[in-house]
Formats: sequence, structure tokens, C-alpha cells
Amino acid sequence: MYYFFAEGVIIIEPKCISRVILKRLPIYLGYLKSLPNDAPPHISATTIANVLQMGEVQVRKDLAAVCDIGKPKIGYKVRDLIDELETFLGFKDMNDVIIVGAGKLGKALLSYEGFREYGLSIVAAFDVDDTVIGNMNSTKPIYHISKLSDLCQRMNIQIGIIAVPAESAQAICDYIIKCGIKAIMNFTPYLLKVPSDIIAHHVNIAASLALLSKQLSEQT
Amino acid sequence: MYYFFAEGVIIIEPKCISRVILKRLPIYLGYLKSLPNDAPPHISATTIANVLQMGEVQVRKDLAAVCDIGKPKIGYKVRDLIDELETFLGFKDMNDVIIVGAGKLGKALLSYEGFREYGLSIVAAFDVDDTVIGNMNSTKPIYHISKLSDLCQRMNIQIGIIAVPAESAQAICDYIIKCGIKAIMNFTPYLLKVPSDIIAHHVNIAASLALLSKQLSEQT
DNA sequence: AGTATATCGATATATATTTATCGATATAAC
DNA sequence: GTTATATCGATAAATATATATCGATATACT
Repeated sequence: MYYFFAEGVIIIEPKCISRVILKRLPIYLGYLKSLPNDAPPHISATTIANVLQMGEVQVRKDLAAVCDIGKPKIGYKVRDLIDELETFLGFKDMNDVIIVGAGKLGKALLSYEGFREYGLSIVAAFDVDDTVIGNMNSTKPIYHISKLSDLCQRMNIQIGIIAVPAESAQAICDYIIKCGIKAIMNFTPYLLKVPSDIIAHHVNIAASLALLSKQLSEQT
Repeated sequence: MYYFFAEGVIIIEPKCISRVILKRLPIYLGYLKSLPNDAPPHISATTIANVLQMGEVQVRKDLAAVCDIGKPKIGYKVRDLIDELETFLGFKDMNDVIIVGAGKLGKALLSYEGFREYGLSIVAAFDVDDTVIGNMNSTKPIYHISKLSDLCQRMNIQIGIIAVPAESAQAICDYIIKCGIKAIMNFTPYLLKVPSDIIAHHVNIAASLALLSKQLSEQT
């Protein structure tokens, strides 16, 4: 949280929402959306907290960060809350995404339907291997990587997923940045080096699984 | 950190390493392993921090949590550090893992070779769909789910990956817990409810990607 | 040998996050 | 209408995490 001193008055900049909170918001949203239609129209932070096994104050604080529609004794109107969360998280305006690497993981992501409700639209995948190029058992196309630059620039696509072998990760990364990609999700164990204006997230499934395994072995 | 008072002396229980640190350790390890053979045998926390774009004190503190082999002016011996990290993270003793759901994602995980160097061995996948059962283009078998219980108990497997459609996630989860699984990695957007003695991790790829997208849109 | 320097580990400070407490308020029950 | 209660939001306290500072030490240089 940043504080600015201007003419004797402390102004609290409210923009910044911490990444921890940001990561929890989709969880609340997911739960709210899973509620049946005949559920009561209001829900309390206490209820949410109990179901999701979180602290009730935390839930209230998190929700307060994106909306202020809670009423004492009543709780939050579920419909409004879903709306606020979706708007805040940007799930309402669609964002186009491309995938580089049409191996097994790339194809799995390409045909995964669940992205849509997060405001994401996977447009196409790209690969160098001619044998995977085409459109077998997927509604979405797989192009040769040489077409990536043109497509991204024409459609103004700024988000890319890297699902190639670790050895080529950095080269692919550099290349797609040149093509206009500004945010990268990297499924490779290789830690990418990117310029400061590029956002890169790292998803190391093997490492996460190993951590789970360690946690298990520590449990007495 | 827990403090215990025993006969006037404060004993600090050193066991607990926070999850944030635990998540960073594989990053250090990955970097160290990526160093070429002809690199100098020692490395300083400063160097690691610069390459990985982290604070140097943080690196030092993280490493101090698992080892104490750093020497002033010299740094850490790379080989020893790798060894300590691998031992600490449990990458040295193999852990068996099973996958439930042999759809595209399940198959991708099944044939991913990268797990091995994290001390993980994917043993088999299970599904209900007879058309995927068998052994097409994978060195590892896909069995009918009815065989899961027997296999897990015979091999004493305690780690499971759920890669089924969200609708069946909870049912599968309950089932594999009955079969002896103690730690679960869930690739479904559905938030699993598990007993307190079961560890469940949640990997929501779509949500992570959406967060990346949000970060991008906020960048001014 | 003496000095300069890179680096460590430890301690201290700052920041962030979580959890607890409390008064205020909207509804429900009487 | 009054009282009881669930719930909110705000403030405060506790905890965790990150960053800064500093003395100690091992090497390199003179």
C-alpha cells in the first residue's frame, strides 16, 4: 500500500490489490457460480469462509477490495457479487491467446473448453513439426510457427503460452516477444529471461507436484 | 515459527520452512543445475540473486534454511548446494504417482519425462472410458479405474493427480482417498473438499492465465 | 604482513498478510 | 416498539515475509 502526502492530507492509493488476494478472487467466484439456482439470493462471508475453509474476516476483506455491497445481517447479493468479481477480474471482455508448441500439453490446452468462462479465447497453436500442423481432432487450428508473427499482429494478440521442450523455451520466448506478445505463461521448467516490460509467469507442474510430495513426507 | 518454553530456555523449533521459501527452492536448484560444467565450482548468493532477479539477502536466507556451507568471499560450492537442495526437497528418493483421467491432459502428464528429475515416477493412468484404456503412444499403461484400488494398495502409492472433467472431480477424489491416496493434485476448476489429514493442491490453469491477462491489462 | 574487498550470517527494520476485536446496522422475533 | 442476533466494515494486534544494515571472515592484492 502506498501513502502520499499532499498538502497535509494523507491520500491512500487504493489501486493496488495484492497478488495473494487476486489469486483468491477466482476461488470465490468459482464457488459462487457453483451455487444452485434455487439457493438463497444472498450469502454471508461466514458461509463462504466455512465452505472454502478460510477465515471469515479474510473473505470479508477480500470482497471489500472489489465491491461494497455487503449488508449487515443479510450478506452479499450473490448475483451482484458474481458480476462485480467477473468485471473486476476482466472475465467479461474476451482476451485472445496463442499457444506455441503443439505437443501433448499444447494440444490439451488448445482443446480445453474451460478457458472461455475466464474471458480467455485460445485462438490457435503453433509448431515447427509439420506432422502436427493441421486440424486433427481439435476445433482450433495448428499453424506453422512462421505464421505466428502475422497472426499476432493482425489480431493484436498479446498473450502467449509456451508449451515447447525446455531447450527451445528461451528462443521461442524471445521470438514471440518480437511478434508483439506482452504476457507469457511458461509451462517449461526453464526460467525465462524477459525484458522488464514483459510479464512472465512460470508454471512448473513437476515442481509443484514434488512440493506436494514433500509435504506428504513431512506429515507425521 | 513456534517457540517453546522449557525450563527457562527458549527452544526454537526449526522444522517449519514456510511455503514461500519452499516454492523458491526448486528455482534455485533448477538454475544451479543449468550451469555449464566449466562454470566455477563456487557461486555467491549475489550472483544467483542477480540472475534470478531476486533480493540477494532473500537468496541467502533461503539457502541458510537448508544448508550452512556458505563461506565469506567464496560463496557456496555448487555441487554441495545442489546435493543439499535435492536431499532437502526429497528429489533423491523416488515417489510413485498415479493419474486419474486419461484425457488429453492426463495423457500429456503421463508421458511427460520431466517428472523424473524431481524424484517423481508416474506409474499409470486410470480412466473409465474403454477406448483410451491400453497403451497407445505412451510407455506407461492406462488401466480401467476399477484396478486403481488394488494397484495403489499393492504399491503403497499415496500421491494422485486428478485430471478428469470438473463434474466428476469430487467423486473421484472421494474414491481415491478410499484407495489410500493421501496427497492430491487437482487440475480441475472444482474446489475439492477433503478430510483434514489429506493434502490437496489446486492447479487452475485457466485462472492463472486469467490473472496474467488482468496484470497485462492493468499495466499502464 | 597488512589492507582492501567480496561475501557470509545475524540482527534489525520495514512491509505485507492474516487474524482478532468491536461498534454499527439491518432484519427477525417478541 | 423493543430486544436479540447475524452480519458488516473498520480498527487493532499478531504473524509472516521481505529488505536493509553491520560485523566477521576468507581470499586477493600490495
